[in-house]
Amino acid sequence: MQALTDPRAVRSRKALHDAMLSLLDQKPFADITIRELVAEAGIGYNTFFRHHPSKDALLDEIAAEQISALLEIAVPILDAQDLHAASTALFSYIDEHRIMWTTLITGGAAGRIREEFIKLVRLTTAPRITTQEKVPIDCAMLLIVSGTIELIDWWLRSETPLPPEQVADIFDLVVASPIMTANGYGGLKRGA
Amino acid sequence: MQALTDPRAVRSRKALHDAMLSLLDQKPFADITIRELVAEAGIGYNTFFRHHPSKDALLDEIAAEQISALLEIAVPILDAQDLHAASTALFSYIDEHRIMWTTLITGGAAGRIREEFIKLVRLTTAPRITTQEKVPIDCAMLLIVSGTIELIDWWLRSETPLPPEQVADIFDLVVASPIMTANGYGGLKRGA
DNA sequence: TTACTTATGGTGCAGAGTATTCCATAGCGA
DNA sequence: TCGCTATGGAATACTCTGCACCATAAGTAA
Repeated sequence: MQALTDPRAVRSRKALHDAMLSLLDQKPFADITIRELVAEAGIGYNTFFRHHPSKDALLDEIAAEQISALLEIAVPILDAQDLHAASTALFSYIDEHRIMWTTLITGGAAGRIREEFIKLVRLTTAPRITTQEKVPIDCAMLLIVSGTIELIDWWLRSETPLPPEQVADIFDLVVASPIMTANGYGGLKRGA
Repeated sequence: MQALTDPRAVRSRKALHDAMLSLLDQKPFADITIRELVAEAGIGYNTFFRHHPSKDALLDEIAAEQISALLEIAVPILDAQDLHAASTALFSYIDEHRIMWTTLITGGAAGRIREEFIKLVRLTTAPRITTQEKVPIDCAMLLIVSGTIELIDWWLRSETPLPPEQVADIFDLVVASPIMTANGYGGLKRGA
């Protein structure tokens, strides 16, 4: 791999990220070709492969970046034992970057997002979870992640979107709380 | 399209279905080519296109078939207002056809399954739903379907799978009941 | 059985896309 | 300034899709 500090490399990588997000806004991921990407980014065809082994790898990188930013917002608040504040912060953050998340999720990248989400959740939150009751921990994690993405997807697609607080309410009510209380996290403060 | 009663056509279509399931057992859907399909099915390359416009269309057909069979089991029981019996029947049915569902869902076809699932759920159950409370009906449907598939996926992947009744318990507890009770379906008999 | 209909198999072909190579060039850092 | 390296451009080999044409064999109705 090349030096990630070289301004030329940084420029190329950023151009590719922007181009991918721009094209995702126009067509689904599967229909985007590498030639289109490099044309949109204004870089050479070969240069793409010098940075990413495949089209999927580029998307994975973008997805991981964004999910990481999302979790950096939500996890610390969740650690403070306030589920409702954490979920409200999460949906507010997405609302602030609505266009980016819409193109990313509805553009056919939901599957990748989900994979990266699970990977990061497993790294950041799994170690601090010890109890285990009715629902196996792996299962619980998968259900929460997929429920979260599904809810975000629906929210971003809806014509007259609910305010973030209200989506956070739904999230707490039917996604997070059922799983967390089933596994003995009933002590969390929950939103009304 | 050709006559669906002609024994030759029936034979070709069945061969393609079997070939797809067989190949899904060996590699993810994205890596399967039409040439591999026709080779596995023992039919000519052109014959594929005489039956299906694309590789995806074939998978959609298979997915719709299987989901339809699944719903024919679960929906009547759900109509009888017994959620736990319905979900137990659903997971038992999948358990009886474990190999097929494993190859279908873990073979990278989960997305298609999900789409067909939503389509069929919308057709079969949506018309009979009238009430609407905390969670919008579209949102509730998406959450239940994706939760169901996610749970099935986890269950099929797990090394020491729980018995169907136990998965049905988890399903009732953290997927179905939270959404149904939130929307005023509290009157349903629920499993202990 | 005979004759008609139709699904099939084989081949070839055009087009698109991927992934790699080679080489000259321009940008970057010391 | 000078060496290093990312880049652009072209050429190439390869795979896959989707459709053409045509002879053949399977199926159907008389």
